[in-house]
Amino acid sequence: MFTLAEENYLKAIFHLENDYGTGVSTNAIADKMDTRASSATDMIQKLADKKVISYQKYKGASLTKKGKSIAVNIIRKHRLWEVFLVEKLDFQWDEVHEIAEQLEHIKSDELIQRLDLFLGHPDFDPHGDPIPDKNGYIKPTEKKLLSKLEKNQQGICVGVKESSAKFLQYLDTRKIGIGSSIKVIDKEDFDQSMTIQVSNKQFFITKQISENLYLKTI
Amino acid sequence: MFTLAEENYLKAIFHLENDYGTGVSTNAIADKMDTRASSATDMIQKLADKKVISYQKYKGASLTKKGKSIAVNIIRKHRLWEVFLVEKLDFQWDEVHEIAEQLEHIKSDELIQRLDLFLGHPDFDPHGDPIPDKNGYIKPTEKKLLSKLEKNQQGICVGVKESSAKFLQYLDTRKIGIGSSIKVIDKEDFDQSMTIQVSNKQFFITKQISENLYLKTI
DNA sequence: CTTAAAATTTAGACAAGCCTAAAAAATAAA
DNA sequence: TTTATTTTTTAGGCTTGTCTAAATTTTAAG
Repeated sequence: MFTLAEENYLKAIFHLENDYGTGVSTNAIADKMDTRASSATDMIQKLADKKVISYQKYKGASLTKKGKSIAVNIIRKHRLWEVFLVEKLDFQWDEVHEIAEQLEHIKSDELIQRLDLFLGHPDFDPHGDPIPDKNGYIKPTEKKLLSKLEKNQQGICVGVKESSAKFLQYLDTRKIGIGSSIKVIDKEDFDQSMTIQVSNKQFFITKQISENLYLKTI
Repeated sequence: MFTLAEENYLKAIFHLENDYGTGVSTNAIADKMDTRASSATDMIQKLADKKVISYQKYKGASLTKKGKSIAVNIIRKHRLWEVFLVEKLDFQWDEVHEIAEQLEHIKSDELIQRLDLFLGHPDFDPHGDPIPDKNGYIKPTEKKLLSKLEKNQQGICVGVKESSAKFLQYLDTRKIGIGSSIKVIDKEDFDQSMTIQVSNKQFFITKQISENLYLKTI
């Protein structure tokens, strides 16, 4: 069985490997976990002892098959709970992250199986992230950062990369959400800023925004 | 803020005071928490420092107003989650305790408020225990242990005192549940065993059973 | 009312998970 | 390739919540 701290480290390492490729540095982990490098080293060694990561001193860490499966299961739980909070309890999409961070650690396979059924086996969470199935399989989805689109291209918003409450609230004020149709009206070469159109309104957005919105191009 | 362990001790002390009157012994707490008396003493001193129990060495502990309010809130959460598990996820009443033990520690007032609304502000949990309202008020209910009834008296089952899976499953095999009508057909003076009738079937039950079933007499 | 038994507390230790400060290794720069 | 910088690890400590063993207090028995 894994402790709360262990589970959170595994999840962090999973996300880091996903975002930046296999083999994660101690500093990157410490950063993500908002702790010190020495603490991260301690935990890395413990997780290596438990065979859920492979690790060589000074060489970074990667999840083993077992570690990955644990991490994906936590992510599955997190995302299912987020769906529950939004669909059933009427939370807004920017309010659910912290609560799901707690709920994801509830230990009961039966609970998650029933929750999944209750929610109708959803494929995506409220932020557009795919929900792994009970075997840990994550359906690959083709999605593109808005920042990669060129002038006159368009797509449907299918996800957000960053999911802080602040960013999500920014999107709310622009009426951008999962399912919104977005067209690039203009793109500035110099700073990558864009003018986009969302349901017949046009906005100016910075690179920081366009790099955090996923679209399915059409 | 209170740790998991602190919350569990507060809950234990609440239940002990409820069952056996105010002022709980160290041993009783240790017993309930399945730990050693020395560990209980440590925690008791910590809780006293935090002003959630009043305590004098060798004299036992009682919840303060603040401590009671924290304990009742945890119990409220526990019981609401049990309703959710049974009503929404179709768990059986003997399967929900352990899961609710985890869920009761999720920290979010908003969550509980919305869960309560989602469930339709239930008054009782699946074992017939009353759900405290958000101010901690517990509606007093008149209920009697089956063991207190005499021959020919009858009532409706409104709760169970013990709620172990084993006991609940025993009740299931006898088709006894919340709402069942139960009549005392015969009562043995010597060992307090009874013959009871539940929807035109008669059973023989021991004192141990009748002391754990609450009825509302009619 | 004095002694025996039971209950409770204290003392000292340990694991988990964190910290700071210092040492060691790896990487980058000169 | 030698030095400087950055990264990572080690050493030693702290807190929480537990334990055992010993000391103390309370309660019960004679």
